[in-house]
Amino acid sequence: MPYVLHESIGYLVRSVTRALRARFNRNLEQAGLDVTSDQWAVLVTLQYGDGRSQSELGDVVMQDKTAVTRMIDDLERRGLVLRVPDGADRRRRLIYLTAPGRAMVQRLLPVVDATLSDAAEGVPEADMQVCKAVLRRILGNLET
Amino acid sequence: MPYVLHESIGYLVRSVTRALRARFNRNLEQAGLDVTSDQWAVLVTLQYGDGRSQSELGDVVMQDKTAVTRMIDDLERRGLVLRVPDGADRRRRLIYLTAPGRAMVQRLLPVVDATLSDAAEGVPEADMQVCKAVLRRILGNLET
DNA sequence: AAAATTTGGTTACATTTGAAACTAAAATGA
DNA sequence: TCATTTTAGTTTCAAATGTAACCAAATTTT
Repeated sequence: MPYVLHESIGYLVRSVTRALRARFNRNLEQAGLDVTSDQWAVLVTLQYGDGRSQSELGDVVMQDKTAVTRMIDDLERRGLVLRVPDGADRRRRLIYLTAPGRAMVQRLLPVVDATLSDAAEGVPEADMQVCKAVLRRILGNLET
Repeated sequence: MPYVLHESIGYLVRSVTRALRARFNRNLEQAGLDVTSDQWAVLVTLQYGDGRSQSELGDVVMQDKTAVTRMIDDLERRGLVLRVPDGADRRRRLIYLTAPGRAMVQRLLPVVDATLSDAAEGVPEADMQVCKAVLRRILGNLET
């Protein structure tokens, strides 16, 4: 069968990624929250476990170290996170959420929820699970 | 239930998009083909139907008009496509594949196939169909 | 039919991004 | 223990990207 661009899984995941980010940004803006979707990922990760180093954060949110440095610079300037030198390893700087940072996460969560439920509307839960399983499998296949 | 970043559909599609592109670029490089994945999308679209305007191409490959201009500049410089002024509407420039352009598409197709089958290895066809249907639905939900 | 608006495409400029160089500290190893 | 290599993070510089201004041609409005 012939290759058709817009039916390929590559095209689909790319389109969904864009559309989802666009909608998320729109929702963030409407809520008056000035945070990028990458920064969001950092904040929510921190909420789950404070005191990680920048490189650990980079692994979780799939950003290289320069990008992490810049995001943390920005978040720190705005008082949402704190860089604390690691006593044990003086190269490392551990990142903590501040109280305003935690408050920000709380305000972000409903926006995320809204975005995801917009996206998933009318999709049976079982189908969504299959979809996620397939995507995880693809990810596993590709990582080497 | 708590929100877990790396289990969300947003995180998954984003990861897959990256991983897929990385693998595709690697495969292209190994095959000695100097084309970006965006250019690939343009070329394959043209093969399906020559003589489209740049803005039509942009719609299909999800790029804005400046990006299209730049890609076509590059592809034209390398002799893979041709810009032909539209007689009927003198603002428009219709893009055609050259013979080398067509040959390039033929060399690209196996690389695309290989990448996609790497990715889909071990995924039952039925599951893949469900996954694609879910992604299309999400896309529909988000476009407004 | 002239004026105003829209559309297709390009160019110029600013911002973002990424790669490589760099610093400081830790780990390895002779 | 001193030299070498690796790791964490930052900075710098070049390339890619997006935004806005722009031109020319077409379309719409009055």
